[in-house]
Amino acid sequence: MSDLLERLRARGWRMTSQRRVVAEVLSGEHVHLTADEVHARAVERLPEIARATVYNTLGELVSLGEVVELSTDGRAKRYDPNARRPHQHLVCTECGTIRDVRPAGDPLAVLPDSERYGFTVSKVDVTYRGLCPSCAG
Amino acid sequence: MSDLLERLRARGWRMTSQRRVVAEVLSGEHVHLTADEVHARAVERLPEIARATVYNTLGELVSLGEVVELSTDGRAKRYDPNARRPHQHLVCTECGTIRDVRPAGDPLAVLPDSERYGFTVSKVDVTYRGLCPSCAG
DNA sequence: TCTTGACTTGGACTTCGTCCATTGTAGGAT
DNA sequence: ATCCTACAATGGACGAAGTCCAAGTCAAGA
Repeated sequence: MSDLLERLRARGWRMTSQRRVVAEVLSGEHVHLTADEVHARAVERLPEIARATVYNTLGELVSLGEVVELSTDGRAKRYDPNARRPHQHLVCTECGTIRDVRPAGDPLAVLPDSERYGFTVSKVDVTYRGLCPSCAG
Repeated sequence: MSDLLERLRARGWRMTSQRRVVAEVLSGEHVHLTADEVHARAVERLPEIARATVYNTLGELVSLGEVVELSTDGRAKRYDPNARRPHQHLVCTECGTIRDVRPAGDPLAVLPDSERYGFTVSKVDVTYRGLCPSCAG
């Protein structure tokens, strides 16, 4: 994803080999790696990269809106580079596989005012759960 | 919630003072306690109750479908005794306050078949996020 | 009341993540 | 091309949340 690197550079990011490797590992569709998985893959390209650096970089990418953080299972958070287009997630309750899915309509619109308790609602996270084809057998 | 205790007894649960206290602590509307909060409140009534027992009991209540487990923030899981009627959650991004809200229509229905990737979709978790009246100022 | 298997205990352990003092370096300035 | 320095990386200690397990306890049926 060199356009990601371009955008980061344009935002004044200091480009280090560590950040480059993390950004490269986190690319593609339907990618939902944990921080430790990102670290493991980063180490293959840059053996001395520290776990803390991976956590820092992921946190920055999330703050910049370039990566979405998910906690679908109460275990380790996962990082989704497909942050440019809004989407939701479909999770297999058996094996944990995650697919990105596109919402039909604006999911925010379906919450009636009477159910908003005076909140200013700004986003909605939707996670569908079920069995993937392999696990459904 | 004595009807909860009734149902549990009917399912063959051995009724212990620990389980009774956990079930009692977890009662009411808009209750979303962490395991440690449940433990803290349980200790007030039963000083010697162990943390592991609270975790065990919460896990059983979840398996029995009597309590819903939420991980809205990637921090500690929260336990919601309002499991009898399907509902969603509205979370304040500032202070963490959680309200139960009722869906308008069946949220499962809005996922098009073309976006199901062959999954057998059985449930959907929806979390609205925004600022509560106090935090919005 | 006795018995027994289910339940509880508490502390060690695991996982996931954060913190921080030290060391290194990207990239602008000279 | 080299120097500076503020920003970034390192790694190891620390912390929060949760699990595991061997030993002790007790609810409830016989």
